[in-house]
Amino acid sequence: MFFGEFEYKIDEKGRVPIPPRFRRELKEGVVLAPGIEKCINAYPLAEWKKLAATLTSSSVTPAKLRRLNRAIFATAFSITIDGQGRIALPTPLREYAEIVDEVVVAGANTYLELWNEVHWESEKAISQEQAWQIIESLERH
Amino acid sequence: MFFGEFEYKIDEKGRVPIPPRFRRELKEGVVLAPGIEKCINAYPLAEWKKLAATLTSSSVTPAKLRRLNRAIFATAFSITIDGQGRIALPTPLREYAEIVDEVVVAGANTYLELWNEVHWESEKAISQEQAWQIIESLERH
DNA sequence: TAAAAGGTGGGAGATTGTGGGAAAATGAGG
DNA sequence: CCTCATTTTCCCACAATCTCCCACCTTTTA
Repeated sequence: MFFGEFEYKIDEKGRVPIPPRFRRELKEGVVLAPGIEKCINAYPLAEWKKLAATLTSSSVTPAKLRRLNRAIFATAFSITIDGQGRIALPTPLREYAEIVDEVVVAGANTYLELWNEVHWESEKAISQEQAWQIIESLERH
Repeated sequence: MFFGEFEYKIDEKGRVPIPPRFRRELKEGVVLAPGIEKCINAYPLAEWKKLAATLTSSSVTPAKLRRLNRAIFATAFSITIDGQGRIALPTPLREYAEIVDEVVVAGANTYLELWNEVHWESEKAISQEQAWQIIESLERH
């Protein structure tokens, strides 16, 4: 389970530290994929495989399935963490999430999210606002 | 499993590097065939054989099967990767996919796709949009 | 206050992208 | 059937990049 938020610098080689408490869970491999909101999702390998299997088995037309496959596999990168507990961000994903020299690593239950620090702040504000609204509406029942 | 997207130059002899992590999977041979969306599909030999077997064993009329065979096998090329990990693109396929001097090699689970870099960008945008719609509709349950 | 742990940087060797040359194969024309 | 020109294939080379490892310094913890 992934919790909390952590801020790191990216070094000139494009490496991002993984918070130490998460390293064991990601030892077997990490899959990086673009998130719907301009960020990078980092899944433990096993978790990602489950996700991919669920998606590709959904009943859609062959043309849609090809596109789905493309979106899922072509945009994802399978990598490992180095001896220092860091991962190297592939250039396409780094550009997509607009991560330059600082990054926020945020836990999201079953996976991690990597954010440009500015985008993170605004997204967090929005998320929190909405979350409280959702909680309130739930409590009303 | 084929993952990620990689951009390469094509040299004047029409050779394309295969991303190093995929070379072992393609050591036994590669079959190139035109993709439905203006790209080239690159299958590991074994994968291709499975695909071909599936097609020819499907229950279609002999006339249709002949056409199918013609379409599939006449347009496909069986090649190998050279000592430097490159493949030479046959001219007809190269023209079909409009690949000139840059190429995007994209993973698609069981095979690779080779794209003109401009076409790839637009196709990727379409694919991702569609994928996210599907993902959101699945999450709604 | 000492020791351990974690963030950050950098060096060296290995790997890879890219170009080019020579040998082999192919095809055309005589 | 032979010869020559063109294309293809195989191999070598080099520069740039990447990966692995070591090291230092700051922060946290006992």
